[in-house]
Amino acid sequence: MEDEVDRLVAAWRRERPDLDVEPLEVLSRVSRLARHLDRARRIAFSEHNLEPWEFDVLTSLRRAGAPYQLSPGQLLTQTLVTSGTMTNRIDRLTKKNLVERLPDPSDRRGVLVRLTAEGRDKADQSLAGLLDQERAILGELSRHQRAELAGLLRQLTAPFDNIPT
Amino acid sequence: MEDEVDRLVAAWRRERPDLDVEPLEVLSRVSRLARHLDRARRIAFSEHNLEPWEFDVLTSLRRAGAPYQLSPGQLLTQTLVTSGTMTNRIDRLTKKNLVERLPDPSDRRGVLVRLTAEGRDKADQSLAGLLDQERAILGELSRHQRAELAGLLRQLTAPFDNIPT
DNA sequence: CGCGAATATCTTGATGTCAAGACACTTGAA
DNA sequence: TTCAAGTGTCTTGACATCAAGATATTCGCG
Repeated sequence: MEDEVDRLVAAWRRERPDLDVEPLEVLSRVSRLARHLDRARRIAFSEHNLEPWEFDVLTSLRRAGAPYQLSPGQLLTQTLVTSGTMTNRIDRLTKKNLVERLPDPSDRRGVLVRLTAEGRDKADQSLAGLLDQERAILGELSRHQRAELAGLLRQLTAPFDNIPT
Repeated sequence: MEDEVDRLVAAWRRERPDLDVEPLEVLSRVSRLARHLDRARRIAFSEHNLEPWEFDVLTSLRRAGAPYQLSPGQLLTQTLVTSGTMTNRIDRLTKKNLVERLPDPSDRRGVLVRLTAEGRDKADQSLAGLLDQERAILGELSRHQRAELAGLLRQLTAPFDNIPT
């Protein structure tokens, strides 16, 4: 089946036959799919009164395992936002009693962000919901195709994740 | 090579061995890669005094071919933003003399957005730069792998693009 | 030990985005 | 022909994000 990127690439080949637009076949699809996923997640989470950015922070902490705490800096590398954004997110989650700030005992510049019991529940509940939604989206693909896709994407993400800016 | 999603999936398997988190292998990589691409594009475009959102709108119009005009509604489906956002974008691009608004002669509710000569130049220049950057990012992959990846991604995007919400 | 560079977090100000709804025009069915 | 429903665009208000820089603390070299 054709998608919007097929139309986009065809249009460029007509308008700019001098350019090689093949890279768009991959990377425009990645960007567009991410936006579709964002929308779908926003709608799904809104039923549980949760914003996607809240999910990202809460589940990062949940994954860390007991006692469910990370520094703001560690949260930055997991969520790919700037430090100002993370400060703001922690402020808002603190107001909602989903996380709390603790001084880092080993570095007085630092802070630790810890999940509250309520925050942990919210993380656990919403993860199951997200996985259901994602399984539906991936339904088209066979197990083998999903593995293939994951492997190819890993090759693209690994440089970003390992040679940090 | 390992990436951040490998670590994320391993953490979930440790913390929530009862859940099947395999969907994350694909879709978390898509979301994270899109964020990395956004950052890289923002940096690359800033050298030409161009924001990613400006690029998206200008190139959508450029692709349409002479006379380089589309309705705001058509631009919505190409850029995946809401109508309020598009109104705001068109306002700002108009102020910069990159596009202009014309009344739609066949529907008095409607408007056509047309690229100015300056806007067209900007679109053409920035596209070449983006393609160079994307080629570098894809450099790791063989031609065959890129085609494989594009095909798998198309299967995921096609439902979103063809069964619109 | 002492000091300059590095690190961790927060603050500030500008800006872009979204959701919801208002408004104007068009369409189609009776 | 008429009007109710549909469509296309814009307005509004709240809010999340970013870049740049401030502040406090730690680290490492001499």
